Amino acid sequence: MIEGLNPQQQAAVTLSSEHALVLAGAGSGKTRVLTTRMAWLIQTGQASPYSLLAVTFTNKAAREMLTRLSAMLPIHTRGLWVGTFHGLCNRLLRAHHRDAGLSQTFQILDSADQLSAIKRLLKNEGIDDEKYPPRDMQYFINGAKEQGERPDDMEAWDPHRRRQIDIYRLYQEQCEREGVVDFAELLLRAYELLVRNAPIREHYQRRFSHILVDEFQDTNALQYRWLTLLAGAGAPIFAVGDDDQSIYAFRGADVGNMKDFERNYARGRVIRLEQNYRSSGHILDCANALISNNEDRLGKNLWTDSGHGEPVRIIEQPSDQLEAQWIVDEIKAQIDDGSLRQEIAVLYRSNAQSRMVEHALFRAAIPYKVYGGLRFFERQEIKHALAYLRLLDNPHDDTSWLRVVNFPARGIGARTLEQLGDLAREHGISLFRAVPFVPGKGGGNLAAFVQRIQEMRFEAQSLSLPELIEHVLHHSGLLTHYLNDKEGADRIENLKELVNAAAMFAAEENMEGLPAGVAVQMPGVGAEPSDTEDDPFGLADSGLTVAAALSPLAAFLTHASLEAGENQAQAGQDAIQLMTVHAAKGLEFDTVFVTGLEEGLFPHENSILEQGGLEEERRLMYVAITRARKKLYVTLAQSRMLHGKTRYAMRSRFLDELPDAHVKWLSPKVRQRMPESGWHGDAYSRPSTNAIAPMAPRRASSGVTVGEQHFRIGTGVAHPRFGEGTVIGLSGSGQDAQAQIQFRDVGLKTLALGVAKLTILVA
DNA sequence: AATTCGAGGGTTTTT
DNA sequence: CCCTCGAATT
Repeated sequence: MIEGLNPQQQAAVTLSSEHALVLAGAGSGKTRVLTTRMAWLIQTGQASPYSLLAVTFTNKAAREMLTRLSAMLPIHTRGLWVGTFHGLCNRLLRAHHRDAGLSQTFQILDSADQLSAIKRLLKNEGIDDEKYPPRDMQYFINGAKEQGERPDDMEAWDPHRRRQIDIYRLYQEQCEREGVVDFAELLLRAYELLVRNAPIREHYQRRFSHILVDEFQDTNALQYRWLTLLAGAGAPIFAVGDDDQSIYAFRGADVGNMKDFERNYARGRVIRLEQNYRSSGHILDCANALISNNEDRLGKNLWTDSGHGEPVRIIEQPSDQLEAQWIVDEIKAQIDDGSLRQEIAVLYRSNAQSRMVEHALFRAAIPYKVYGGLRFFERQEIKHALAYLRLLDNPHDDTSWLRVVNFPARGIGARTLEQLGDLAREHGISLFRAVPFVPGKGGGNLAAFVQRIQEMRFEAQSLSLPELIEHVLHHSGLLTHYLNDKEGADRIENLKELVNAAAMFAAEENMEGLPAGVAVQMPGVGAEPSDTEDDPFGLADSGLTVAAALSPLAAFLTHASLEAGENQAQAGQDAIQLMTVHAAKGLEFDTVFVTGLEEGLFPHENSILEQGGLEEERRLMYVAITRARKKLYVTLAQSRMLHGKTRYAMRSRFLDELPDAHVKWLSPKVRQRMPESGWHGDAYSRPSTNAIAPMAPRRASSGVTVGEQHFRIGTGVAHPRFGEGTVIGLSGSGQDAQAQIQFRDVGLKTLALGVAKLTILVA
């Protein structure tokens, strides 16, 4: 008997060693179950700590798991195989870099690095970036890799796709040449390594006795294959997830993995965690009712024994500005009642919505924190510093080279670099190696830069990691550059913070005092028993060899790429929390405001046309609702400033899916949401409808005549492609007139009346 | 080499 | 409307 667990949690923790799926609803204690199971497996002697493989998506979740585990068991967490997909794959690839066909010090490209690598490639190859936009190519390449596809596996059904595949191939060749690996590549390479190399595959299949996966609904095709491959015939997979919280389809996550896993692996061994320990009854009932509108579910109903609590409050305001103001007034009142600021969150569908709320909070002098900005390791000055450090590790990293070769400016212009690039391509070598071939003054400046790098490389050998970074900041000229920049003060602070971060990192890795540029020999290979902290690969008696540990510098660079760090810690701790609904997943607050519940915004208009898009939006709303512990407010605005113009939208269909018994409208709620009859057109009914803002353009009441047709707000129309809809906004006149039309099936569209082929249904 | 101007694009995002 | 990126300008 494990203390404090309910029967379902208990059952999940103590499941037999077979594949199983745990459907863990929001707030049902999923992380607790996962970590308790790990502890249980260890304590009952079914597994050694080092034979467990636990996978998460974020570093934060991995840390959380380790923290809880070490609180339950007196073990060191150092050599445990607990981490993110990317982190664990990185570990495999470093250990077996030779077998994976990589240099030991391969660098990891983050998304921004990858994008600039693609841009550079397109430029070098003279490819039209209008026809093949770098962003699209990045999406194409990552999408392919996440499906486990190499260029040769891909079918070219048309010339455009053929070219895309070519670009993918060229990109891959460039990465190989430069010794860099992007995020998707980490996974694919590790997967291919295991597929192709039987001794290594069998070794790890033998080694891992249990595999545990968190947030299973977020896995993509490749991650799923990776897991089942590693599990082999012996290791059971304990998959925990919630199909109702699957909100990352747009980046490759496939909920289908859950169904497939249930059918082919778990085979009915499914445990549902439905008791919710977070939210009060009315909130849960709203969440349940909403999500029950989705067809495609494994099925689950949350309940609580902690009482109904307060009803969900809904309020409609005339404009986004007033919406924000109302929220801030309510926040003020709650703070006066003793609520903590960090226990209040304002959630929105898209980042653009934060501005209005920020504005109102600022005016009210209430501290707030916006999540989702630039992260520490993504800042320009940090990226520059890291680029210098990477060059010390691998001077053939052209991405890093180009980033800093003329930053700070040292007289190396575009012309020289073009020349250098041509030479490098001609000889098939890196930019670094091509330097001696460049004639003239440009060649001189380049040579000086190379010498500077070489000097720093040499000096690195006798310095500790933080010392080295400090040294590089000085000798690269970065520090001087930002000192001379009148806007550079913050950047200098961040660079100092980088030195701190390195010191902390070195301390945690027990590397202080060691020279940063020299590899540390990993003890244990060949002598120790296989399940120890010193030999996390368990290779001692396997006959396999593992590469020596990375130098502290290389390890730090890896850390920097794999963990971009906190979102800026602005304001104090005690601040109102502002974030997108996506960013709020996994978090909880006493009070939550979910904003902008309007058709076209939430659900977002782009999602309506996508396959399964509406259901994903609904899951998003479900996530939003289930973030609240005690108080939940849902707000909407009749008009909203978007892309420079005011838009008018109808209230979100999701509001009509919340049961009356559990909500309380603080503003009048109108019966019908969808205009079934001509009530829209009646000017006198406007103040009482939810659909039309009182400040709709004046000309709207008189309407617009285009050709034979007269349009006014409320006019029912039909479009050959979009189907039936209602005019909810008008602007311009004559042939230039535009109408905003709310279509029944495809959402809000703005159409030019002179162009669109509309039929008037209801005048 | 630094600054300024204009075009384009704006859903969600971790590693 | 507001931000980013690249090109044109001085």
